Amino acid sequence: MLIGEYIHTIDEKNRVSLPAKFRKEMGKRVVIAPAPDQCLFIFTMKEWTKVSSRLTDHNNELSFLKSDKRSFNRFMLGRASDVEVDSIGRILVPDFLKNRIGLKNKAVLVGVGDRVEIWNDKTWQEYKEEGEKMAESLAEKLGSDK
Amino acid sequence: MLIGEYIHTIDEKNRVSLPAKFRKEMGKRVVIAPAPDQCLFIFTMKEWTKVSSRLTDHNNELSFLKSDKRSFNRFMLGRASDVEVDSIGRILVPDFLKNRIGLKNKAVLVGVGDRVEIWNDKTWQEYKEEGEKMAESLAEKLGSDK
DNA sequence: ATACGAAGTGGGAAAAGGTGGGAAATAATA
DNA sequence: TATTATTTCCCACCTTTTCCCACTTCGTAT
Repeated sequence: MLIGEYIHTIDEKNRVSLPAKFRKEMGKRVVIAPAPDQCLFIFTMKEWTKVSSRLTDHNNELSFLKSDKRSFNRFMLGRASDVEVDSIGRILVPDFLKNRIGLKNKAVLVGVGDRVEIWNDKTWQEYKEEGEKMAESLAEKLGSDK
Repeated sequence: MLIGEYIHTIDEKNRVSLPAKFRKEMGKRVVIAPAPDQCLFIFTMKEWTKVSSRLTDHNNELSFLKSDKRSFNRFMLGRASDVEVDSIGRILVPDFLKNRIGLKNKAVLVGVGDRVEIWNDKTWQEYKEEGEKMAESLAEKLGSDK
């Protein structure tokens, strides 16, 4: 399971190290995709298979019939990119994805169970502080919803 | 069952000894996670499995499509950390968790049944004193309304 | 009182992780 | 085709982490 947060540098060649703890689980290839909120998702190939198949034909519906589904899939699938993990555990973040979340210099990699998220360090910091306030009420919720 | 309170030092390498009495029950690996009330939770793997399975995708739904689920998982999983217990019973508290509760020098480890909590010693002291006062009135309350 | 063992603390050496940069290979442009 | 730019691969450095050993303290038993 992918958990924890790590701050790594993204160099001028767009390389970022995956945290060593994540490497075994992530394997040799991953998919990096735009995400809701100001971040990117990194999926393992296995997870990506699951995700993409559910986005395309969930419940045997033809996904292109629903307009919001169409646009979401364009957003998510259309701009996803499968990248190879190099010999020492780094990946290349494509420019258009990097720009989307304003990545430069420091990136935060966050393990969220079955995916990893990449954040701009500043944005993550702000997001966290904001969320800290919410945390208590969220915890209440976890306690109650059985 | 994990009970009792112990004051241990957290050294400049972020190491804290688990109380000897807890070690057998806690095993070789544990998960540290942020918690409400200015403390951290240490879960046994068994307990963590229970917690995390609630959070990740079960019912064939993509967990990241719901915004509150995203934020909750970021906080619960993104800031958790699975750590190995070293050969003499110590664990490493990641910086980002240590900072969150202002840990330095002395940490209090509190057994709370199926998990252990880590507190900053000062905070714990205050919390206890406050709780002492509240306990009486709480008892009153619980006794009367019914 | 002394000896012994268990528990907690600290520090040094070895290993691993992360970063940066240069050379080779590939692609792009004129 | 020649030249330049870009990407990929590999190596080397430095910092951080991990592993191991030793010291100290405290409680217990002889």
